[in-house]
Amino acid sequence: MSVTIKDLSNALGVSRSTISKALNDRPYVSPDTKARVLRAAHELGYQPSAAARNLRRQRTDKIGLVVNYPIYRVSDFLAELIPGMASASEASKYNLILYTSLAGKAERIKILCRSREVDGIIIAWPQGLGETVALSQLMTEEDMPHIFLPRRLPHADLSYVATDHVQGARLLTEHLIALGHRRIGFQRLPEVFETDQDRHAGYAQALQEAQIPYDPCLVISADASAEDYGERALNTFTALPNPPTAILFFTDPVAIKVLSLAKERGIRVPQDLSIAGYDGVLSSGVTEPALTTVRQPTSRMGELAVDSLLRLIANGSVEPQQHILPVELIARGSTSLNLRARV
Amino acid sequence: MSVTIKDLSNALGVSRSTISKALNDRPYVSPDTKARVLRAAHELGYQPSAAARNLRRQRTDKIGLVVNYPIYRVSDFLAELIPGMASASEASKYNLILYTSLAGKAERIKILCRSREVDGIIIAWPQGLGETVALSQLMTEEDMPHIFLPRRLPHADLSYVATDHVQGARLLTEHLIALGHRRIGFQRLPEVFETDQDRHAGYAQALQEAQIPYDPCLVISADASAEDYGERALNTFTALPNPPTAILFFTDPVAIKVLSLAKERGIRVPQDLSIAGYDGVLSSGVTEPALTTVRQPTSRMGELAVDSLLRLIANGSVEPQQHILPVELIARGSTSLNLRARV
DNA sequence: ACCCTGTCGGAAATCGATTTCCCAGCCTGC
DNA sequence: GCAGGCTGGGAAATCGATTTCCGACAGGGT
Repeated sequence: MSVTIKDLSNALGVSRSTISKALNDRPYVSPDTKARVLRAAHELGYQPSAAARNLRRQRTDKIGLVVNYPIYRVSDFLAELIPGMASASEASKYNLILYTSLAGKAERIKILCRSREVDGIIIAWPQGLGETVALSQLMTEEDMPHIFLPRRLPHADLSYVATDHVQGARLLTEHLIALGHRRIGFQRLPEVFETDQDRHAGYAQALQEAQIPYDPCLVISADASAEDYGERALNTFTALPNPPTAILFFTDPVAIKVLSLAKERGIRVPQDLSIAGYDGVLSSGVTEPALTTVRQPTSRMGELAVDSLLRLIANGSVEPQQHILPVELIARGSTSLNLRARV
Repeated sequence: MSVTIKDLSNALGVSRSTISKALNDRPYVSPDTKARVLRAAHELGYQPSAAARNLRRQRTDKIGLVVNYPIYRVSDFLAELIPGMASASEASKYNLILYTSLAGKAERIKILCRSREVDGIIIAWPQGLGETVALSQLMTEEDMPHIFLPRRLPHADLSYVATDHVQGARLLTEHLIALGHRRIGFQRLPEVFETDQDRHAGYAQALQEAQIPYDPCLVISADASAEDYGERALNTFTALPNPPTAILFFTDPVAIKVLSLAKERGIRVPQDLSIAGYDGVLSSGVTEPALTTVRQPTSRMGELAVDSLLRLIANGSVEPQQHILPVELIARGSTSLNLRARV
């Protein structure tokens, strides 16, 4: 059995309350007594029991991360997010508890809230807006501070941290326009969420500012049920009488598949067709040619989510935390000057 | 304030002990009373406080994962390991707490042990054997079950889960020998650990079985201080009077750099030179040509680590848990028949 | 009729800290 | 010299569960 505050008390002939005051920097302890307590604590290797302290303080200094694994960005997303969150929370004396089997299970979330084993929750999983609102309400009823990731939410009461998808799509489109492209294919996201609308808005804005007409034929929806997003988009676009000279795919893995598909079919990238992705996954840097993409500050997003959550925990009922982070264009070899325009 | 066992007690007119028995499936509660308690608990939304329960039970049903981020395999390793561990632990009613700032800090580990906020610890960070043993001893003194990752440890008392690096290097070497290569360059690991010796042993074994003489000129050490492992190895090997026709690099990122380096220098891969890596990172699949490599069952390793740790927790003093997992060869385009042997 | 055993449920102890409450002594100001 | 405030420290309550201990009662065997 490890050494408790009672052992310290016996060893020193000092009451438990005095010891607690000394160790927690509270007033009404003489410097002398305090020094004696601290020294004895160190010598006996005393460390307060987390459970006892949690029970009395009614908080745990832990925050929960509820995640699941979406189809894309799995590894890169988690691998960047978690270290970012962990370091930010540890810097504030908090720790991160992982929950990977709670996705979609409101009942389990409720239990988590009621057991009070965390002081706040960060929820990172893509879902419908309705569910999100219901979930938020549930947690609010249980007095559990919470933050959503990684999407913007169209609701003034919800707290979230997201990246700027309008800007992302806009940067890519402007980049291509600057390279002389005027027919730019755009693959929409398969999910029904703000992200898709934001990206589409960014694409449309860039076109409008360059006074390029918006052609619905150049915008294709990805069907969530299918696996071959990339191939279908490529087929559809190349079959057009006036096909695009550049295509924006909604995520790097899809763009990378199309890259190899294009090679098989003798379509040269970027000479015949410029291709860009989204997300900036590691693989995008080693393809031949390397992929132009947009990189989201995932690690920073994790840190910010933690900071925001801690603010909610500290202040109880401040206004919702809503943050949108800028993204970064990574221009690489898969996009180039539109040579076919010269013909 | 949330509903406690006392509220339940008042509402039902039943003592707290009876309620506890009913909820925890203990004997000496009539079926009738038990049913009443369960129903009331559900109706009032009662959920036991984790802190109170932890304090009384002297355990937390949480396990700690202490990690840091080594130079290579960062994202892929963590991204696979953590989900594997989380799902395995949650399946056993345990949760994972992350500690990312404890690496190398024995004092902090001691504090973690003494605070008893976890029931066991998985330590995943590369370090010297001396430190490892010291750390293990420290945790043993604190009665804290623990498992090391991801390396084999030459010590009968230590518990660890690792992958088979002898087999990995052997599979790669045999693969190249089967393709007709007889001069195979081997890049050793920069670290001073069993891994390097295991890999080297696997390489040597494969050569010996094929009755190919071991040539020290074909084995190069990677200096931990330098960044350009790949380039230096390539330079050294190509400068040999009788250069290798294939090279094994110790990790994919290095091999991938060499792939592009070779392209710059007009060395054709695999026609002029076969190249292989190690680790099976995602990027290795999208290079041109795709990289031959060895894939480690990282996710499985995480699950096994959790299972082993839970066994240590349950049994107190069973014998050490030592597991070595098989690896898988992924033969791809960067290795091919040795054409130069025919000359 | 009596003892013995086994079931049910309540009272109280316990886990290990923090926090509140109170008392004794000392200093200060009038 | 005395009321009032401040300081240092101890006793006890508290946080919310689990567990131990004990008493009441019912049923069965002699």
